[in-house]
Formats: sequence, structure tokens, C-alpha cells
Amino acid sequence: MLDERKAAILRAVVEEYIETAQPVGSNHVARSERVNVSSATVRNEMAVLEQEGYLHQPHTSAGRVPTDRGYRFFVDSLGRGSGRLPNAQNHEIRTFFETSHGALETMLLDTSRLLANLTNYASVVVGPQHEAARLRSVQLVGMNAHTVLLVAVLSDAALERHTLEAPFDCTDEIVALATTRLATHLLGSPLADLPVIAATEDSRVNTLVEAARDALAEAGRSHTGDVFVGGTARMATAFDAVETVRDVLATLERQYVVVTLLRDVIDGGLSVSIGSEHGIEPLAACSVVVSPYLVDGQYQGSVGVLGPTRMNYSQALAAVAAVSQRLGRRLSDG
Amino acid sequence: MLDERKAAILRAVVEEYIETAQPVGSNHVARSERVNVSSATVRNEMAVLEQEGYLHQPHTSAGRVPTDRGYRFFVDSLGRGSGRLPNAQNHEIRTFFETSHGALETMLLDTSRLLANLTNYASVVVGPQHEAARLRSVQLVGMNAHTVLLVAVLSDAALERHTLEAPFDCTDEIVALATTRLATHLLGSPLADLPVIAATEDSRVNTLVEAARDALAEAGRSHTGDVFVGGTARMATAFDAVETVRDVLATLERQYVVVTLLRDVIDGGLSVSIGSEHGIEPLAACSVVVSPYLVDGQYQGSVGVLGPTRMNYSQALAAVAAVSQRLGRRLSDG
DNA sequence: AGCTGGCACTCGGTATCCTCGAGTGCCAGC
DNA sequence: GCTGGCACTCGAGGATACCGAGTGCCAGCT
Repeated sequence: MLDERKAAILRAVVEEYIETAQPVGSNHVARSERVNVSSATVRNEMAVLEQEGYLHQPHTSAGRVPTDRGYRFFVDSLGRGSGRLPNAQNHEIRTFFETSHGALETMLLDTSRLLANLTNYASVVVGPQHEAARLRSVQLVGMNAHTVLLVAVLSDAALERHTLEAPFDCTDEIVALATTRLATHLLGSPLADLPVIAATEDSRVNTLVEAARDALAEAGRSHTGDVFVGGTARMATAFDAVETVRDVLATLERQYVVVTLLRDVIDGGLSVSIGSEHGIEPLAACSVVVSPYLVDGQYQGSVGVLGPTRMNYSQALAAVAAVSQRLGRRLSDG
Repeated sequence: MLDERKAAILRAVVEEYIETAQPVGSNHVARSERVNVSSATVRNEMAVLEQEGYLHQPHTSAGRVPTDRGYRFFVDSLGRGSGRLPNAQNHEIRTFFETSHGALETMLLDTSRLLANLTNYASVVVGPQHEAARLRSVQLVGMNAHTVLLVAVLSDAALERHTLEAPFDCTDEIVALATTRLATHLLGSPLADLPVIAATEDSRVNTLVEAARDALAEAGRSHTGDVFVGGTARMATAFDAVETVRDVLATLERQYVVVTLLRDVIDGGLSVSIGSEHGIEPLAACSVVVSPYLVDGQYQGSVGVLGPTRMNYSQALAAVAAVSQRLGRRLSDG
């Protein structure tokens, strides 16, 4: 563990570096408020901090730059309520959620934009899972002789759709019968726990009903939540190497990777993942700040922010926390 | 108009510059196949081409770079069938559309990625409009006392959803009645031409039915097609100025701007818009190659590619044409 | 024992200067 | 009207020098 003075010096370096993006020298630190020792002492301490892996020196006779480990210490030592949002931002969040309405998807996309605006980093919003959601409506629609569209409305206002391929000619009558059976047996049940539907004498109806029920159950099981990414343009100026920018953007387009990343961080009980911690190679220069949101007391999804490792953690934490809380509340009542 | 020799020189400059991104000197052009004059003559011609606005000289003693006008001439002089796709790419497109199935949205998103891979530029796919689509299924679902979800399936397999706010308590019965009325009167009609529904004695049912019909009609009128953007990461390396990258990415996030851009180009009867031609300030360094696709013989949407003005037009044109044609065909049969 | 001021040293960034060569415009001659 | 020749331009790239922020270390002070 670091003694109090080393910790203060490390914090000072991180803060300075976050602000200026320049290697920080002992003089700057010594001049800082919280440290009341000479620059020579700071130098000695910084040498130790470097040996222990908290700082890095780009080359002799340069200042120090925090390593991922240094950022980690910094983030862990941030007090819980440390970051307060400016009133203007708080107000912006509140009015956003008060005035937003319309389709769930639109709102989540707008939420990701809100978050990007607040923090000036790229943002990610993972939509609610469907596992706990109940079936509000289910309908089969014949599109042509062999394909039937399954449309379901869930209690969280999400829409689930699925294309079913039928191995026989689907008449309107069969489709209607199947729809009725599905509705009478499944409505009101959570996707995770759909009752089995007894067979009828018409095997084609049975086939359709089975396929639909399976698709819904599968959706409840595997649906990881839709992803909405916003503010990617801000990544262009966040790094100086264009290759980094390209790699980060390319990774953000692979939505599966993004959901998994957020989920892993949350499952690990963390709210911040720094640089190489998350093990996604092209995002090694990035940190992620995440917060799950609760709908009716249950974990349903997450919102997050993705920026360079030298991002403003306390502001990002505050913004992400505020947005996730408001979002959860907003989704809790219809 | 340019005489044949000037045209040949201009074409040579454009081709060379597209390939190397370096200002092109008279020697390179003189050495080219299609021009059989000395470099001195080429210099004289290039001076004229510059005066007439086809070329630009970054500074004295540098080669020439095409202007937007130069690119325009080049593109216009490309023979129709000039650009042939390599067989591998043709094959890739074919198998993509043969194997893709599932929800329309997923397919369009994947299409945009396909196009980005083929061309190495950012790509845009605008989904079908709903104007001509017929109503296949319509359903109201009560979400809570005052909100009702309207879900409609269209003949192009698209799903239209809308939240209706009811100024009274919605019982399941009212919702069911309204659904039935909507279904019996509207199914099969194109959104652009929905029949008026006579009132019943229950005014609350009437209100709901009216609201739903209006929402559908409005959707048919104003729905411009969903936008799917792919390959944005490739913009990171397409320009050397990071600000340009940032501005382009930011613009690509504003989907409305993108749809409008594509539509304007197509409405102007063009398939390429170069640099400042389209008048969108932050995209002044970009060219757009677009192609509409036809579903059952009707214009329904478009696919396009967005790259730097020095993009490979003939390849982009070929790829966009191939994809739009296949996409249209794929959407024509369910 | 621990901190500090002092000092010699390092080394990347910036500025300056120079050279090189690709490119140009122009002109006289074929 | 085209071409070879020529003088000129000017940015890119390399060498050199300098500056200063920053370091490590040590002797001396508290």
C-alpha cells in the first residue's frame, strides 16, 4: 500500500496529466497544494512510484505519465460522492427524461447522445434484457406461403420480432389459429418461464405454435439487450495516433464486443475498467465507465462511457451514475 | 468543352492522384500510355486546365491536384459499364444476399457493412419507404391506463410502431374493439391511401381508431426510411486532418442529414456528388456515390458510399450498383 | 533519519540552415 | 504547334545547434 504522501503525489500527477496530457514533472507536483515537500523529495518518491508500476517515464529527462495501475489507484481512491455534476448538467438530464417519450429504441439512442454530450466521450447504452419482461401481446402474420412473422410486445414496451419458416403452405386460417393459441396460453407470462402448450389435432398449427414459443423463449434467454452507441466522432480527437482511432471505432461497430465488455465489467462488480484491464486489444488505450440501471429494482441494462485512459473519471462517473439512475426510474413506470 | 487531349491529360491526373494522393507532375502524365506528347506540352495544357478550374496547384513548383470540377469531369466521362467488379467481390455480394435472412433491419445493417468492406469507405443504406407498402397486420396493445402501443406489420416486412396517448382510461375491451375495427377496415390498404373509418357509438373507441389511423397515415407520409451506416472507422484514415474526420463522423451520426443528402442526389438524377457540390459544409472533403434500389419496379430506398473526394469512383460505382440491384431483387420477393 | 538545495547531466523539441530535386514557365528552334 | 532546353521556385527532408524542463545524486542542514 502507498503511504499518504506517495498517494498524494500520484493523485497530483494523474490530475495534472488528465488536464494537460503532458508528462508531469516534479516541479509541478511540488507546487501543488496538497504536497508540501520540495521537488527533490517528490523526485525521490516518483522514482519509487515508477519502480512499483504506478508511473511511467517516456524517456530520461521527461516527466512522468500514469500507467493503467496508476489510474486504477486514482480511481479507487476517489470518494464515492466525490464527483458532483454541475447544476446545468443535472438539469439537462432531468429535463431530458421528463420530456422524452416515444419508442423505447428512440429514447435509448437519444440517451446515448445525451451522455456523449455531457462527458464529451463516446457513450454506450445497452437496452433492457427481456428475461424478466412479460408477454403483452403476440401475433403471427403470414408474409408469404412459407414465412410467418412473429411479433411480440413485451411489458417493457420492447418489440420482439422473429421470422419463422414453415415447411408447409401457411393458410391465413392456420396462422390465425396459431395466434389464438399462443395468445391464450402465453400472454402475461415472463419470457423466461413460458408454459408448454398442449398439442391440437392440427399438426401444422402445432408446428407453428411450437416454433413461435421456442423463438420467444430463446429471445428471453439469449437477448442481451440492444446497443446504442453515440458520440463516436469524439474519438477522432481523443487520441493522436490515427490507427488507434480507427481500431477503437472499428471495435465500437462490433456491438457484441461492446455489450460483452460492459457486462463483464459490471459482473466483476466494478464501475470502471482501465486500459488493458478489460483485455480487449484494440481498446487498450481506452477506459470504460459503466453503471447498471435498475428497472423495478432489477438489473436490466447498463449505460457507459468510453474515452481515453486519461479521461476525467470523476466527471464521467458522476454523469454515468446520474443518467443510469434517471433512466432506470424512467423505465420503471411505463 | 475540353478537347480530346486535355481530357486525356485530366483523366490521367485524376487517376494518378486517386492512386497516390500526391500532386501529379507533367512528367508522370507524359509518361502515361494515353498521352503521346512531351511533358512541355502537358505543362501548357495543365496550365490551361488550371485556369479553367479543373486542376489546382498547391504551390508553385508542385504538381497538380484535381478540383471538384476536375473530378466531376472525370466521373462524367466514365463509361457506363466501365467499372467491373472483381469476380471475388461479385461472388461475395451474391452469396451475401442468397444466405441473408431474418429481420429486415438486420439485413440492411449487414448490407451496409458488406458495402463498406467492398469499397473500404463508409457506407449508407436507407431502408424502404413505407408509402407503397400495404398493411399486413395491425394491433393495439394497452401498456398502461393511458398509453396504447400501436404495432403494424407492413407488406415489406417492416414493422411500424407508435405510442398513442389516450385522454381516458383504456380498458382492454376498448382496445380490443379498436383493434378489430382497424383490422377490418385497413388491412390490405397501402399506407398512402387508408380508407376513412366510420364512427361507432362509442366515442372512446372512435378516438383510438382515429389516432391509430392518423399515426399510420403519417408514418406512410413522413417515414423517410431508416438509415444504416457502416464502416465509419474507415474514415479515420481517409483524411489527414483530424478535424475533418471528426466533422465527417459527427455528420454521419445525424441520420436525417444523411438521408436527405442521398435523396437529394438521387432526385437530381445523379449517382455521384462530389465535394462541395452537395453543399453540406462538414462533408466538403467527401464524395458520395449513390444508387437507388427498386422493389417490384418502384423506387424504395438507396444505398451509397461516402469517401474522400479522391475516392476510387469507378470501383465505388460498380460496387454500389451491384449491391443496390441485388438488394432490390432480394426485397422484391418476400 | 529524512528533507532539501545545489549541481551536473540528459535528451526531446524547436529553430535554423542547407541541400536536393521534382516541378514549373518560358523561349527559341524544329 | 510541338519540343528540348534552361533558369527558377520552393517544399521536403536531413544535419546541426540550442534551449530548457526534467532527472539522479550528493552533501549538508534540521
